[in-house]
Amino acid sequence: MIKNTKKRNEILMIIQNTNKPLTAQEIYDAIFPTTSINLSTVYRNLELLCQENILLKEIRNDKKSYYQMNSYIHKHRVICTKCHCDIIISDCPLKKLENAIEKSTGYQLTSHIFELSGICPQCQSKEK
Amino acid sequence: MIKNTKKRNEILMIIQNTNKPLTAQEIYDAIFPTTSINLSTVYRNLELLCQENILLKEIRNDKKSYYQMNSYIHKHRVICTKCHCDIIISDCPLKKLENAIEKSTGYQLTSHIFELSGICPQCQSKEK
DNA sequence: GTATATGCAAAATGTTTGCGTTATG
DNA sequence: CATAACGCAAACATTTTGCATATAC
Repeated sequence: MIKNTKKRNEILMIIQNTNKPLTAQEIYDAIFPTTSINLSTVYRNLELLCQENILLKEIRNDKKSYYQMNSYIHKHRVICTKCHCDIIISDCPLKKLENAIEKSTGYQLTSHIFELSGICPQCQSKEK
Repeated sequence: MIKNTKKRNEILMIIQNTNKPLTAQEIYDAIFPTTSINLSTVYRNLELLCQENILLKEIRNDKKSYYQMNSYIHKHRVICTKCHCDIIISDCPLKKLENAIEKSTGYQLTSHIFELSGICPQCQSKEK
């Protein structure tokens, strides 16, 4: 049974009020000045909230896990393989696909990870 | 300038002849009995081949990096959040999406990561 | 002959865990 | 008062790095 604790609420609050996925460390740093908290606590809560499908976790190439709300509206990124800049695709374009995949696999989908890599316009022009 | 070495070729060969993404350790284990090689060498080559867009790297929830050929034909997985079983979606359904995203972002897309989570049919029936 | 690749051992990093204590329902 | 959450320190696992040597072009 999941209990209602101040620190858990703080973690959720930070994530809800930030419009991009955050790492455990970033969440810790945001909370710590106000409320004393331990990194392990952050990790344990993030893990739990993912299991409950409240949060969505993606592991990026920097080997860090990024957490965001698992809401209907969420974002994906396109990352440049040259300069590592990124831009956000604001509407997740996968809803239709997911319906088809649910039918073909029988899985009841709860979340997904989708991330694109490519070469950004600036790096494309530099190449010429 | 990238040189043509026996060990690099071995690594590529293993990946090409395996129809699922592999970890550095798995590649090492596949090569070692035949050819002496060091894990660092495997990692360094995998990194290089990803930069060249020859390989595609995805980091999964077990915190390991999995490598596969970055070919037109590649696969994605649906993973069960309860029992962790998975199934493969054999055709990548994102081609049309990518064209649209290239137009809207200006990025020249080279690869992507796409992974779905949900509840598998077996676990769905257990829940009732 | 010079730049790249390799092996080895050690370090780095993000994350997890054991355990004693504290707080919640 | 039983179960869940927390803090702390130590452990873990994968990946990276420094440096000396070997290999490719």
